[in-house]
Amino acid sequence: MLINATHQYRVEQKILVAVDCIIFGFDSKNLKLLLFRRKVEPLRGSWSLIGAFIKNDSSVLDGAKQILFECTGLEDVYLEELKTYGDVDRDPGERVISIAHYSLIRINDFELEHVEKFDARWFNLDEIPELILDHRQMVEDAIVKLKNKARHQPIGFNLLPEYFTIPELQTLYESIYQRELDPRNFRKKILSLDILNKTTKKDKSGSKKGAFLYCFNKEKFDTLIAKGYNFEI
Amino acid sequence: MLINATHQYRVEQKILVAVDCIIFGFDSKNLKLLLFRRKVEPLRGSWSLIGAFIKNDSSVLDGAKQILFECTGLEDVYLEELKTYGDVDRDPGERVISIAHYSLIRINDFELEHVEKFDARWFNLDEIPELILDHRQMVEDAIVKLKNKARHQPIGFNLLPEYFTIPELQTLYESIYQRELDPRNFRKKILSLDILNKTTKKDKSGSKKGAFLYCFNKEKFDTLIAKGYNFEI
DNA sequence: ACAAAAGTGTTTGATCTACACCCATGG
DNA sequence: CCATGGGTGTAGATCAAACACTTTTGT
Repeated sequence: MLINATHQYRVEQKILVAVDCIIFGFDSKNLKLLLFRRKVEPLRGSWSLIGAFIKNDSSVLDGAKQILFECTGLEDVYLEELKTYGDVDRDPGERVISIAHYSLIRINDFELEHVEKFDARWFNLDEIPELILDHRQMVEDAIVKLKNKARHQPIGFNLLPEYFTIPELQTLYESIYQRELDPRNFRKKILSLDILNKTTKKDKSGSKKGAFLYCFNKEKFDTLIAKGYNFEI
Repeated sequence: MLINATHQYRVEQKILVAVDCIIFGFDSKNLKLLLFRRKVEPLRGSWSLIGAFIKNDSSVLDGAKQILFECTGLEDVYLEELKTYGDVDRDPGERVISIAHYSLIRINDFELEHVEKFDARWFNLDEIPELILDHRQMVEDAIVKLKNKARHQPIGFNLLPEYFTIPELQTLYESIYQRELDPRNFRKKILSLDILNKTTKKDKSGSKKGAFLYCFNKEKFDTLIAKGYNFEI
């Protein structure tokens, strides 16, 4: 049935709509995924992405933001739509269309109390347990999207603390791309983009010599994008 | 409210879900967009994308395929999800979440009877009229996505007839990228990918000399992708 | 014979890759 | 004083961009 007129809408079928969130974090060693245990039947105890139904008075994006806030305590985090999962039988309970979103958060900002409250855990990408419904597919799709996105936009910074070292940034990109990068070439490339501010401070947690801390310079980056620069690492 | 158990679903709110289709075509000169006039009130006569509500017994993707078939007579065309438009007030009639899809079709396959039946018309991208709701935004988002996608995957072939010339292919890419390409470099690049089969036939409609017809070799392309090649034109 | 589009190669500069050593420091 | 990770430069290969003329044929 085509959309023709407002007064016809009433004869159409309404459907449950949910969002599910693929939440990535980075602990300065590995890229990680935040998973939650279902607390109730059915499938109680199974690992799953966090999700919520969309209410009539909430936009899809706000619904995703809200569930993210509820389960991590974080606002204003990187959040982007991934894909809609709309098969009729994807949820054995009832027909539910899920609009998956993925999010990149600074793992240290994440409040531990939420881990307790929601029975959540960070998993390395190569240790992801069995997930309910089509959540495993969502995760795989999100990883592919993250890899591609990271090549063209500096989203990596959303996963790092405000101040970070070049070796940390490199480790992050290595765990996203799943391959090793040459430290000299990586440093050269990232610095040539001129979107980092070097500080005079050093982080000595990783080595005795210590590595200079940098922060992301959003202004410079925005000018770069405005000029049509196709960022690629 | 979190998704916790099947038996809780019933208390959740159901919502109207629609798909809207951004249909691109190419007439060997210009990239075009297929738009439809609403036949009924309200907004009767306004230009709009074609859309349909998702039924309870149809997947989102099948819903999109079906409306595309109904309005173009075409099956098995390139169809990909674009983005969800989920603002609460985006439709003045009632709350509707729309999952926009975009499609690339061979304009010559398109049956003219459908143009009549649906009061449809092809528009050049720089002549798009005012559209209902957030359809203009959908179109803009689709154009951006098409541009990016075309850089990395050979989707252009979906817009061309089975047999096409190199200059035609170049014109297509020029109208997607909105900039001119060097004919020598373009030919060199596209042929170096080795995904085209040259025929012995010529198309003389574009010139007196005539240009050789090629067709897309999907097998070679698939091997290329399997090897992890990052196609880029 | 000429107009109009198809087709062809080379040179130059930019970018990516590979690669090896010294530096600073805490223990 | 030495083990550990941080930091630097260069040469060769590869790729992208710029660029001009010849070919074919319908009119």
